This record gives sequence, structure tokens and C-alpha cells, in this order.
Amino acid sequence: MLISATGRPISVGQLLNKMAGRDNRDGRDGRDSRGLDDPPNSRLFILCQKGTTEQEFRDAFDKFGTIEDIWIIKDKRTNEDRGIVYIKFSKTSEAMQAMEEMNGRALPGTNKGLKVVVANSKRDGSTRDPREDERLVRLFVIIPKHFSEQTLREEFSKYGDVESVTVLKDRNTGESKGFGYVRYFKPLHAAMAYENCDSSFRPKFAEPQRSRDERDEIENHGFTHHSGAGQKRMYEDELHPPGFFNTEVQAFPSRNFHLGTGPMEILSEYPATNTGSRLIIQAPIGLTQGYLSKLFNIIPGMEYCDLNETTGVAYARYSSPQCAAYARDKLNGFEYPLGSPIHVQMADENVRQEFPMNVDNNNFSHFGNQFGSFPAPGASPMEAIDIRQKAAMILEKAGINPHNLFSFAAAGVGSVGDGRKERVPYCNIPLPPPQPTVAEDGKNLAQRLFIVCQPSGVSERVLKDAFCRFGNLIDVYLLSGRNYGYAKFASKDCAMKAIETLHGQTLAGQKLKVLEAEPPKTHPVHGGMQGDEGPSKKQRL
DNA sequence: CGACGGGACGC
DNA sequence: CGACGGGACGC
Repeated sequence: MLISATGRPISVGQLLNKMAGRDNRDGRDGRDSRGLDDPPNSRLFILCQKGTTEQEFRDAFDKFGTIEDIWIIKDKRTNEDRGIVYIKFSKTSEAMQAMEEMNGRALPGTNKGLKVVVANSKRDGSTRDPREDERLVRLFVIIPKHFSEQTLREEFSKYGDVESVTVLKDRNTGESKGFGYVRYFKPLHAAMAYENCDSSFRPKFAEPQRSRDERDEIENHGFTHHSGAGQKRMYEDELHPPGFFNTEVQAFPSRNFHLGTGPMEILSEYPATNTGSRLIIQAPIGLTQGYLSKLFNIIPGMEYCDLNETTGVAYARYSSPQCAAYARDKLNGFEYPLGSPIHVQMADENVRQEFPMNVDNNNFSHFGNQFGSFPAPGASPMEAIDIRQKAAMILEKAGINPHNLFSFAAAGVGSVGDGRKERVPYCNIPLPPPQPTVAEDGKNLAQRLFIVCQPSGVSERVLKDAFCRFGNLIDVYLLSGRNYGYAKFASKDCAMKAIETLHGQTLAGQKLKVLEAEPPKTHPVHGGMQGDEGPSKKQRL
């Protein structure tokens, strides 16, 4: 169970949505390739002289980058031009540059200066925020613990003039908490940093600091849900009400790439033999057209993706053989539901082609070998994680429930809740049925387990599904990029059952070690009592 | 061998 | 000077 900043449980989807600043109430139906605010601050709101044509806007604005959409507002009844236009760019920096250059300027043949500002999200409507550019100049970043404010400033001065930096520190010890803020003078510079800094900084546009009351208001109406939901069975936890999670996932956040180099340019370097741009796909039965298209649309350049829902066979085409090869390498073997890989191969190859034998099946923690030969500048292991995670998010949204598909057939009808074990597709032995996880409350941690997956990691979904079956699971995770991690239980008995059952078994093809965890390496506590009694019970766990 | 995640600012 | 639509189809 993930815990939000407020100590409430939060689902993976919610967390990712929240981190991406996505609008969970923007009830669009997902046909757009992207949300309106994706990437953030990439859409401009412009006041202009009435009667200006789309072409005139295009001529004036396309030098700043890729325009994804121009929309001139007209009165619904009278069809009268209201002198308002939205222009959506593909990148934040493009929008910032356009804003900087065009605000106040008159278009050729007009005499009215434009007013150009970043558009509010649809939800916020026309409310004018006095802290408007506060949102545009300040980044929240995750930093190594040893980073000083000096180091942080130097690092981010690469992208423009830094006004100030802050590293958050523990109030008592003065140690860095591992994150900070960087404030630029200009929105364009913040955008450059957002797009081009190393992805390990996980940059986000910082929310303006709010008063306590404002924060509480958001807690009550916002993204987090309450502890009661923690009693739900897993997977149900991941199903979202209509409109909740519809913003299309952006596969290639522009920050992964250097300036002036889009995903398509980078993919033009991807190794591909001349086997065409078309893929043939065998998808699990039950997956719908819409979700499969979204899945393959993660990879840039998809032109179409048609599924025969009866047979599960689909064809997809990309704009280049490189894009197609990349899609094949990233998505072939991806398992959904767990244990049901999606098969992807070139549709038109005359010569049989070798496929990577070591397919990185839904393995978010393992940096797959596919990236070893991928020469893209800025390509990082993070991308491998991004793509797999996004794929999992999309397919989880499809609502296919692995238990529905497998438990019935294997465990027999009506055999729920009697303690009998069932076959699960990702594990070599039968396991007890899933049980609810419990929220961590600061006091209920009873036993921690140390987990090693060899030779490489297992997805968090699989881990959770396996470890929740012993009851009273609080959370299980692997350290990012590692093949080891921890499970936290609110009951020692349940934890010991997990060891007994899972130690030495295989999950998603990986051999598992499950041991009682050693006490965590704790930082020296200043000013506390450190007598002979050793750490308290809580510290030992 | 395999040992400690994320992370939101004391307006 | 101030706020939210329409889309389409291919191998």
C-alpha cells in the first residue's frame, strides 16, 4: 500500500496521476492523444483581435515549435468571434518561448497587441490566479542526499538564470531530506530545466505554497482517498470511475530529450532492419480495441492499431520501421494479465528475424538489455521503467481482472474463503486467495521481510498480489532499480507464513528469497537516549 | 551473493 | 479586453 503525504493510502494510478499533475476530473473520453495540459503549461490562452484566422495564428506561432492544436473560440449561439484563441504546443518550452515573444505583439495587419498567457486547466476555468507565474518558474526536484544548495544551483544554472534554490533539511539534524526547489527568473528557463535535466531529478512544476487551510481543502476534495478504501481487495483499488484516469499517458515526456530533438528524431537512430513498419500482435482475449490502441500509442509514430476482438489478433502501423521496431522491442512479451504475454512481431518480414530472447517481462525494476544498444542521447533506464509502467497503467485501466480470468478455472467454482489454495499464473506453486492490505498507521508494523528476486526484479503488482495473500500486508516494494526490497506486515504470523510459503519459490520467472529483515540502518539520533538497551521495538523494524 | 523507497516548502 | 470544440479510418 502506498501512502500519500497525508498518511492516507493512495493507489499507484492515483499517485502517478498526481505526480504528473494530471487533472483527474477532466472528463474527456481519451480519444485525444494527449491531455490539454500535457506536458504542463504547454497550452496558451490568447486574447486577440476578432476575426483573426487560424492560418494567421499558425503563421505567427509555428516558428516556436510544434503546434498540436489551434482553437478559436466562437460564441455557441451567434457564432461570433470572441477574440480568444487557445494554442497547444507539444512542449512547455515552446509555449514559454511563444508567450515571451508574442505577448504584447500585434499580428501582421492588425493593430491590437496580443495578450498571451498560459491557459488554466479546464477545471480551473477563468479564475485568474495572482500567483500566475509562480507556477511557471519554480521546480520541485528530487536530489541526492549529499547535494548542497550550491551544488543544486550549479546543476540547474545550465538551463538559465536561477533566482534561488532551497534544499529541504531535517529541522533537528540539518540533514538534507533529498528534495528541493529551484526558482528561475524566467518561465522559459524553468521549462528548459524541466525538459532537459536528468530524469532522476523527477522535476515537477512546484505548486505555489499554500496556507494550511487551503491545503486541508485539497485533502478533502482532492486526490487522496480515505483509509476505508484500503479494505478493498487489490485490483479493485486500481479501477477508476469513469473520467478519473482518462488523460492519455504521454509516452515520451519531452524532458527525456535534449532541446530541439523530438522523440521521432531520436527513434530514427533506433536499429531496425528493413522489415517494414507494420506489426502483428496477439493480444489476450478480452482486451478491447481502445485499450490496445492506447497501449501501442505509447510508442511515438503509431498510425493505427486495429484489433479483432474475437481472435485477439491486431495489426498496428508506425510512421517508420524504427518506431515499429522500438514498439516491438518494448512491448513484445509484456504480460497482461500476469502470465499472459502480448506477442508482437513484424507483420511483413520476409526473412525471419531474431527477437531479443531476454524479454523484460513487466519487470519495472530491471533495466532491460534493450537499452544497451539504444544510442539516444538522454535515453536512460528511467525510460524503460516509464514505458512498462505506462503500459501497465493503461491495461489496468482496461479492467481485466486476473482473478476473474484464472481463479475460476483453476480453483473451481464456489471455493472462495475456505483457505484453499489456487493456481496463480505468475507463480510456480498454488497460493492462498488474495486478502486486503492494511494501511500503515505508524504503530501497526509488526514484521519486516527482506526480499531478493534473482536474477532480476519482479513488478510491484506481482509482489503485492503474492504477498497480500498471507494477510495484514502493509506494503511491499523493491528499491528502485534493484532486485531486492522489503515487505511490511501488520502481523508477525502472517509475515512468517509468507516466508514459509514463498521463500525459494518462483514469481514471474524470478527465484525468490524471503527472509526476516535486519533492523534498518538508522541514522545516528542526536540528543536521544542511546543507552545499552539498543533500539526500540519500532526502530528494530 | 542481497540491506533500506518516496518525498512538497514550519505563509 | 479573460476561458473551453471537433475529430475519423489507414493495413
